Amino acid sequence: MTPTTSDVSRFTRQQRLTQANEFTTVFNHGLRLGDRQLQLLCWSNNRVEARLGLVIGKKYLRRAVDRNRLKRQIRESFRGQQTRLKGLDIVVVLRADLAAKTNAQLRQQLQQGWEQVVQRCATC
RNA sequence: GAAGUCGGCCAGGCAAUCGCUGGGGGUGCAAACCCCUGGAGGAAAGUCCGGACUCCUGAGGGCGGGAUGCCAGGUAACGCCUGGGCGAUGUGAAUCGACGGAAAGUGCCACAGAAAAUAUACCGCCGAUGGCCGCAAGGCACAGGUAAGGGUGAAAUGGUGCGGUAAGAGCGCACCGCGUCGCUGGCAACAGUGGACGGCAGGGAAAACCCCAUCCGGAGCAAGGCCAAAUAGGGAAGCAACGGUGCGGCCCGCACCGCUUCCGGGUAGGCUGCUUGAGCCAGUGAGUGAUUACUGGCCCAGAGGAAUGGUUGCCCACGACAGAAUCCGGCUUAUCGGCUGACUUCCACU
RNA sequence: GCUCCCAUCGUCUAGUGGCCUAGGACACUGGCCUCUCACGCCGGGAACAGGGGUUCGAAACCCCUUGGGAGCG
Repeated sequence: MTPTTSDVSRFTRQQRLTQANEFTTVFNHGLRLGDRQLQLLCWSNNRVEARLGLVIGKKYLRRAVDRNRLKRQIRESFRGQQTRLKGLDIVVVLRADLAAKTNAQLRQQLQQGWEQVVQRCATC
């Protein structure tokens, strides 16, 4: 099938965590990674594709514009790296105020996060 | 040309490429995929007002409570807007104003001061009249008169002048101010007044209670409706009757409960409500204007842990505040700038 | 999203327009006491979230803004 090549860079609704119980399982069992500002929780989901969930509270980013920008950057970065993260549910939790960072800085930070996930979850 | 006032509009653009999503179409049993097309704002914000919509009973009566507050108009409605009046600021264009009532009543006004609202008299002024002394001018003390001056305070019962007087005082008069009535203009607020009357009818504060006029039932899309795992807490009919609970603060009013019999309901979750609307654009008519009538055209986000984005290149004025969540009308607050119209003042030239 | 509430020294609070130049407790700090610390005693610093308005006068009354908190599935 020719369209499968484009699947690499897609990010559909099936690749999102939408249900509350899906979030709680990742929170309860997931492997906690990431740095002080962005926490990454990973858990195997017994699926082919990787799935992403976001927890971006108002506590650290007060303005909706900043929250939207961060979420878009996370999704875009996830979209580029999802082939390396197959079979994992990942929840990204905001822990610090990142409004001052540029998009390029955020992408770099997220890239480090994904590398960490790939290394630690390669065995499990 | 410079300085300024008010109003309207815009909110980086173009291209390439990789994505997300609503609608329409196509292929396919389906899952999916492809094509076309749409995809944040002037404030989307604060939730400060007003509505629509939904449920509570179809929202009813009274009390209480709340809101508004110069006049007229506009509107579905408003605390909004327009026009006008009055006051304040500015040379001016203009801007700003919680702008009803204190002789309906109650309460408050610290300190100071005689007195803070029925007025009153600390220092003063006078002591004409009455008393005493003196021939007299005059002097003495008291009764008393007075509110001009001083002093206090945020605030002290019109102002100036003349007359008047023992000293004074709207006590009298003139002018100014004020009030009531009349007249004129105006729908009205209000304005004017060579008119008449009143000596002034009496401080502030109603963002103290309050009075007057007008308006308001309560909750909110997490409203509400439908389908429905796990689990038992539910529903309908009949009977009895007191208290309790609920609707929004209370009363009236209305609804529900306890027992018996019968049988089906509902949380997680999903679907819906969900975007065609007091809509937008253009023209013509009415109106000073807000606005409105008619005609023609257009469809302009609808997500759901939540789309509207990423990267690159070029251009320029080098990009502010900021992200829809049921929907509209306003207000308020934040905001780099750009374009444009009307008007004002000053300078120069013709 | 909707509906509400609150804001006073570092912390917890009192304060019903004038007695407020804002009181108290704990904490902080200086001195005395003690061989030293603690306790105790005497003193000191320290606040009305911000901006406007009403008023002679505002922490209080009114409006706007900012910040914090609660409830509703």
